[in-house]
Amino acid sequence: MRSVDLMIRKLRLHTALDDADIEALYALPIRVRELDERTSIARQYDRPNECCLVVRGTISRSKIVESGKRQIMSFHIPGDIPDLESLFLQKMDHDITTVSPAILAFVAHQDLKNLIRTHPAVAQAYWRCTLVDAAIYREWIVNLSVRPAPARLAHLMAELRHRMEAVGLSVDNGFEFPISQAELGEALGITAVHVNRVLQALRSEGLLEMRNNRVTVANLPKLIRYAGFDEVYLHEADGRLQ
Amino acid sequence: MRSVDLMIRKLRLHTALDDADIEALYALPIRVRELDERTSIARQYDRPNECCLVVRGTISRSKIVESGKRQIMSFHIPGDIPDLESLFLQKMDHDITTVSPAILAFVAHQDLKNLIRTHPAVAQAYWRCTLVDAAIYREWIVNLSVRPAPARLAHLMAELRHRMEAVGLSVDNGFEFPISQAELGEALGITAVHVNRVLQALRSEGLLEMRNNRVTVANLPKLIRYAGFDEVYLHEADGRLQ
DNA sequence: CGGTGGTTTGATCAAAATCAAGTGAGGTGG
DNA sequence: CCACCTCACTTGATTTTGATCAAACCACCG
Repeated sequence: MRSVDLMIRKLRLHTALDDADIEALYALPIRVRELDERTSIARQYDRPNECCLVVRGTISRSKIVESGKRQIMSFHIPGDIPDLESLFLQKMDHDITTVSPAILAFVAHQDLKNLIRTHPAVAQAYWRCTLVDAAIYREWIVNLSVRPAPARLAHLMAELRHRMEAVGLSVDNGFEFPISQAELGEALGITAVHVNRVLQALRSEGLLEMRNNRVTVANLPKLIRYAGFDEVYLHEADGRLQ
Repeated sequence: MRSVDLMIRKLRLHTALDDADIEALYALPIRVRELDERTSIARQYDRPNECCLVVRGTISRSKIVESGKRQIMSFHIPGDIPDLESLFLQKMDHDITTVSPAILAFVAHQDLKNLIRTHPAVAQAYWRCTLVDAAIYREWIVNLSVRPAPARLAHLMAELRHRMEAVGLSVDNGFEFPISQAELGEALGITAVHVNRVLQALRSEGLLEMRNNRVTVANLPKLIRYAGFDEVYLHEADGRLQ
């Protein structure tokens, strides 16, 4: 499997790409790198000149505020381009960091800009990706603000399972998610101690388990109901119909 | 002043547009409508076939969850296109509603699609707008999650003042913001009662006042410090340099 | 002049934070 | 091979922030 295959699969879920588009995507000059866990990919105030496609591993997007607290704003999984926005926003307004060891394919901004100038369908597909990312942020806002901690965690897991499934990385409603409870807390806006208690509660309610860097959803319909998860905001395949 | 002037002014802050682009923007067929306060513009699950440009008033983007609570995810002011994402995401995943009485200019999706196909610079400018919106969502996530209620409110006001200023709608660090304390609570993830107490605290600390649908920032540098506000995420003018 | 919606104040309650002190597993060096 | 270190996880006790409940208060409006 080539590095860009997962991305193409994801793009084709919603946007029609012809052979020339696909060829151009395969022809992109990429530089593949392996990174350790907790390694910075881009830092706030950087001015990157390349984007990275996640081939393997989990990536987080986070910001550190005045009090020293860190907030994780999104997770990115294989097939995602976490820093696609840097193509048009010069200066990073947050950090992008590996959560687990990861394999990334870097593409120069200039090559991407050439690609989207000559292949409007690809441009539209990428634009749409950034719009879905934005929809995920909106749901993240809702999740942090209106749901109590257990439903909040449940919702995050329901979303991740769904996105993993879409790129074929979930089997039997389980998926790899190598993250510490402290980091989960930074994503959910709760302390590591509270994450621990919430995880126990969800496990004892038969919703999900987290062990050995793996999430296992015990009862998916129940989890979805408990979390108030509605997949509409992921906009899977709703672009096909245009 | 024409309806689209504020939008063009905003686009030109960051993207170079030539005369043909500007002409094409002015040539867009628009339908201007006035709406009362608290009127729905688009609802979750709708499939809109037009976008709206805010000419006057304040617009909110919100979602209602299973518990019945409503979360406001963004505010939009004149010059913004709050539902630009509907151009590529078929189905609305949230509601768009007027906060105050508003004047809106509606543009058909088809006309916008023609425009961006023939004018790539405009396409890029709009794409960039959606990326800045996403950056604002990210900061909103941080704000809701890591800051205590008073700093949270202060941060929202610091951001709004900044955005109002950019379109010339702020004088002497004050601006029109016709919103109830209950709605402010829905934006900040706190109750209306708590909003009231926090507003009193900020006023007595000499940071800002809210009266008669108007926010007056008493001490801007102090407010910015108190809120931990860093304008980098608004990406004003950082696209000019490309 | 009474109704209504928004604001204000006070009293009590609950979710999650904080503080503190464990346990347990993996990794390193003597 | 074992002692020790470190880091993640776990558990319990206490505190805090903001929620909830309840009752005025006030201004505008029909």
